[in-house]
Amino acid sequence: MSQETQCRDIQEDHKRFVEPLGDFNRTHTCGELTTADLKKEVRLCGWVQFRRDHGGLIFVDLRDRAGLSQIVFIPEVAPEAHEKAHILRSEYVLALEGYVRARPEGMANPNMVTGGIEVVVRSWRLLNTSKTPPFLIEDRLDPGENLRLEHRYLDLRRPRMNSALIMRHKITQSVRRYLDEGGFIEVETPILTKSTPEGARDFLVPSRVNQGEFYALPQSPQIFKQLLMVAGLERYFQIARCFRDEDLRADRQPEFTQIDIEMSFVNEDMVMHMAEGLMARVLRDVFGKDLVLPFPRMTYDEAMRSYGVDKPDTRFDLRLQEVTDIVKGSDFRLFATAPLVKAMRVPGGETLSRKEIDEFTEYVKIFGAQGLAWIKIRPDEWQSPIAKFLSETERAGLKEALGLEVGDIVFFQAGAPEMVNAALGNLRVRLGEHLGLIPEDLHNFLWVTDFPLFEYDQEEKRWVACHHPFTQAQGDPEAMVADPASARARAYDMVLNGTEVGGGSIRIHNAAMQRSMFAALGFSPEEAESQFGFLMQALEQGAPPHGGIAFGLDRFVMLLLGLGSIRDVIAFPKTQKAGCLLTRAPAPVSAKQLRELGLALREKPGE
RNA sequence: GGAGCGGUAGUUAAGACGGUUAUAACGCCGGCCUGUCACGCCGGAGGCCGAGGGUUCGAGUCCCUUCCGCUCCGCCA
Repeated sequence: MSQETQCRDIQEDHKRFVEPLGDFNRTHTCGELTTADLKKEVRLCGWVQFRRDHGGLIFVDLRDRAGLSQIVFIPEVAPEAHEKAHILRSEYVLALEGYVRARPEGMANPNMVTGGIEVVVRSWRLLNTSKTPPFLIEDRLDPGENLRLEHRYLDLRRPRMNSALIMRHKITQSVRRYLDEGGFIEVETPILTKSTPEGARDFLVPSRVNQGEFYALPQSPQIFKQLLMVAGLERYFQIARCFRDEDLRADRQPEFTQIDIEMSFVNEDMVMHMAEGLMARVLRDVFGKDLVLPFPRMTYDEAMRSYGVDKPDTRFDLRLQEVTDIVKGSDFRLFATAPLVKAMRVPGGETLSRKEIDEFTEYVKIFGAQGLAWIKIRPDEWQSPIAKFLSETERAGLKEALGLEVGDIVFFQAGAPEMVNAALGNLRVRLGEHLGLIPEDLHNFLWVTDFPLFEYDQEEKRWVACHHPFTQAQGDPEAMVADPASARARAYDMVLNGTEVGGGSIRIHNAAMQRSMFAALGFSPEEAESQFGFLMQALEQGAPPHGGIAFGLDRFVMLLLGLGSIRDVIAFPKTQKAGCLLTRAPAPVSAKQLRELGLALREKPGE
């Protein structure tokens, strides 16, 4: 007889004990009982976490959302209840009546919140049986993620996952309270909307009524929230689902949630002030922490110069420094010819082993680096594969510029600026983690400002908007067209511990300016009109100056809970191949459905 | 589109050098047990080693193909 058969027989057999809930009304949660509740008559509901059947006494840890309570079946107290309790198995659901008493001398469990008490069962009823779960409902074990996602309802039953969703709820409610009190109006915008040419790939939904035409799911409510400003709402927010059909990452899902905010009659400082207040409110409401306001600000240029990335982790103090000029005459050809050479001094890094350095070298290759040059500053010598190429002048120059001291290691990267910054900037974070330089439990908020307005798209051979095409340029709009490379945007990102958690901008509220923006992006007037005519018409109807910001809620919650994957704060996430292992979405549809939509598949799946 | 890691009992893992009957822990089933708390003790069941093909006297182990999960690059205004 197979195990499965055995289990099924047992649980099938136990089903005859199942009773209806009836008018049973629970009085307490399993997590809340303490010695303050002694002698109380209580009614509890929950799931069997552990069963310890001594033949005589039977102990069960009963679990509900709030926690665990030990319940005990005692033959002398309730013979019937005790006799029946032998059938209890993991994850059976039950309801019980009993009384709270202190555990006998020396039997308290200091590891449990409710460890001082136990509930003596007078009577109980089995509400449902459970097949043996595919994995134990426990925090300290971690089954494979595919298994967890296939049985997500069981995975979420684990206290850690359960509480992540509860924390997410608390954060969301705190956000809602803050914004409501600040006069923001929550408005829902369409999920079925129009595809836009800029930005990420759209999810498309075919229209049955208008065959051959498609809705797009929104990448963000951007245009609608601007239209709400034109509509005179003045202050809007939405906890908005957004969709982007791009490849996934640990912190990226095809559908995700933004805290989307827009305000009229504001400048950058006003939006940032509001956003800082929001963060402070959430941290205080949910974590009892006070933030120092305002947050520090850093320009994009400074971030790229000193940290190599546009979302610097300033919890630790390693910095990149350009040394191009110092080594431009070097015998080391790579240094002499590279358009950019940057160095990162790591105090005390001289102790890094060859093996560790090799691992870092492999790491930077991910970002296109050919290798990783390094110098260990020893008392007697500079130990380095490239030491022999460095002249006395170059050594002196590096020593002075970088402030080198004995015990340091310096890493170098030379080549195209994007590669140099990406390689060293990411290596910087890796080193920070590796060397334990990052303080824990710190909420290090930072604004990054003065982003470029455009960046050049090599593939499309045109300028594209860094933020989005509705962002105002700083200063003279004419200059934006004349010199796109140096135009700056009225845009700002909020960074938390080296991760972008939000970004926004002051928008264009002038139709002519919006037209010239589209022109700068290479749209013909006709294209601009057909794609965004409705927006420009709206801007011509008394659009107020406005701006806003949007926060990635999932990522934000993940960071605040100290988790490494966005999937752990989303109830039913997708896998890296954008599938749902629970429902098996996406899935083929019937020929009839396709016919109704006027669609035909170019190839049959699987052929 | 690309790089890397992984898939062995219900679960988590060991086995990787090609060579007896594929290990362990937990879980599961049966028995015993009145103070356990990840209870304990005794006994037992449980495997197409992700799938397909190949090399070989012989494949969990080597080769090819493929599926699935994860991390990353590209991508993500």
